Amino acid sequence: MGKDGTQTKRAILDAAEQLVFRRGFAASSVDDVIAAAGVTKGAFFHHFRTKAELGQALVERFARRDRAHLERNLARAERLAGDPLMQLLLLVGLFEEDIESLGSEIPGCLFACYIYEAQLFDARTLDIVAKGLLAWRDLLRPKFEAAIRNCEPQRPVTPDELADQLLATIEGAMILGRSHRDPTLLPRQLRQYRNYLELLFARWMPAKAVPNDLALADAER
Amino acid sequence: MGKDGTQTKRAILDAAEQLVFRRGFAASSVDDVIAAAGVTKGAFFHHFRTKAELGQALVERFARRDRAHLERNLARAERLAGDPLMQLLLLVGLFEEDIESLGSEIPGCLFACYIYEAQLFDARTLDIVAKGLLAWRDLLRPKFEAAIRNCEPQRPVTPDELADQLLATIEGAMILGRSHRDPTLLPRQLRQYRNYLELLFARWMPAKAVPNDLALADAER
DNA sequence: GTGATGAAACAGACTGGTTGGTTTGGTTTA
DNA sequence: TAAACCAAACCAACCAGTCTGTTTCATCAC
Repeated sequence: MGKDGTQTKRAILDAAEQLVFRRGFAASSVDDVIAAAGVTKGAFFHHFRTKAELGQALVERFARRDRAHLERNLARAERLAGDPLMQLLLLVGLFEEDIESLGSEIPGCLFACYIYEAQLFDARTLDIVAKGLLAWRDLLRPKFEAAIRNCEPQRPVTPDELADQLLATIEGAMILGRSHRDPTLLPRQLRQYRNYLELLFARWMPAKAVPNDLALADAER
Repeated sequence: MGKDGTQTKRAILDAAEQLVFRRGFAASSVDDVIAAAGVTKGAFFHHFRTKAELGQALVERFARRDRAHLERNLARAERLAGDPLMQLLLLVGLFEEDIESLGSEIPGCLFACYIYEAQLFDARTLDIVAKGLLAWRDLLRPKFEAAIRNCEPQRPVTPDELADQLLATIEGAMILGRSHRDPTLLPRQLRQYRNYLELLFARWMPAKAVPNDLALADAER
């Protein structure tokens, strides 16, 4: 066991996150959390003054990881391609890979969980959620701006709309995938989003220059 | 007041639905529900044997209304246009109108609420949720099949994928719209979906035949 | 028309268990 | 010594659900 309590704290956060994904925050009692984490009540309230504080710490950690994941894949895409549009298409492809590598597990989003129980949380916690969702706009905006600048899209669109659409696709497809217990639903919806980007920016290059099938494996080198 | 209990029952269901939209099912106690509905505990447990029974009745009613709403707009679209693809584009446009007419209110989806608290509900209730979400596939499948048959799409797609995409767009955009308190986000995402359908089936007719802007007002006549 | 009857529609006090959270008092480890 | 725990008793508030009535109203004999 960790001497400095970070392991205990992480065990509590991990257990709580899993519980919240499955039954929501309200129905995940402190007793449930400590039982799942294998710690005592004393330990819990040593690390978190209230359950609300756990809720905030939970979504803060999730927001940090979510942003890091997006930044990491964006950096990868930037290394693999020079053109902003190519980078975006690649980014979505990398997401598809990530999700497919999870096997039959369907990822969840703590932001969405909190939105559906919004009244339980204070303004500070909900602000973390909102900022976490807006981070996608902020990080993708320059790319979409460049793509729109480089090639007039077939339909009038804004960068924020396209960024929101990626996030909305993920959120919506996670809900459907969970209900139908179909792990392929989310990556297939991401594929639809990629299709849209390709068709929207179709005039970007002459015919063959945008390959129908993005050769991710090749680009990897 | 109605002598038969239908009014009371509806008041309970209405109040419960609003509460569940705002704070989820677990956090909506029976006491909260009866307070919001303005009825007593006796009345509540006269109409519902348990809270779980309320949960089931709630989602049953929602599924019935959701399906009816989809069927109604689909019938409208069928009356206004003959071609299946046109009908689909029109359907999405009608949804946009519906949502814009709500003003600053952002609609919620009980299906999504339940998915995010899935462990609280029994298999029968979750089955109603799953069937309610699958109804979109069932009702839209013939249209997408016809559209794909009539015009080879620019990318390989299945009817179910396109039906799921509409639903996922709505679900995801409702989450984002709620977080950012932006009632325009959902209709604008529906617009993106419509863009995708238009570009995907672009070869449907020569150039000018698919108007960039669907003249809904004209079609209304 | 009147009054008895029975069933559904409530009203609201009550109960036993659970909730988030506290407290106390100790043990382990850098 | 101080921080990181553990164990368990304890609390007031709240929870779903029960219980014992009371009101309302259609039905039907008279």
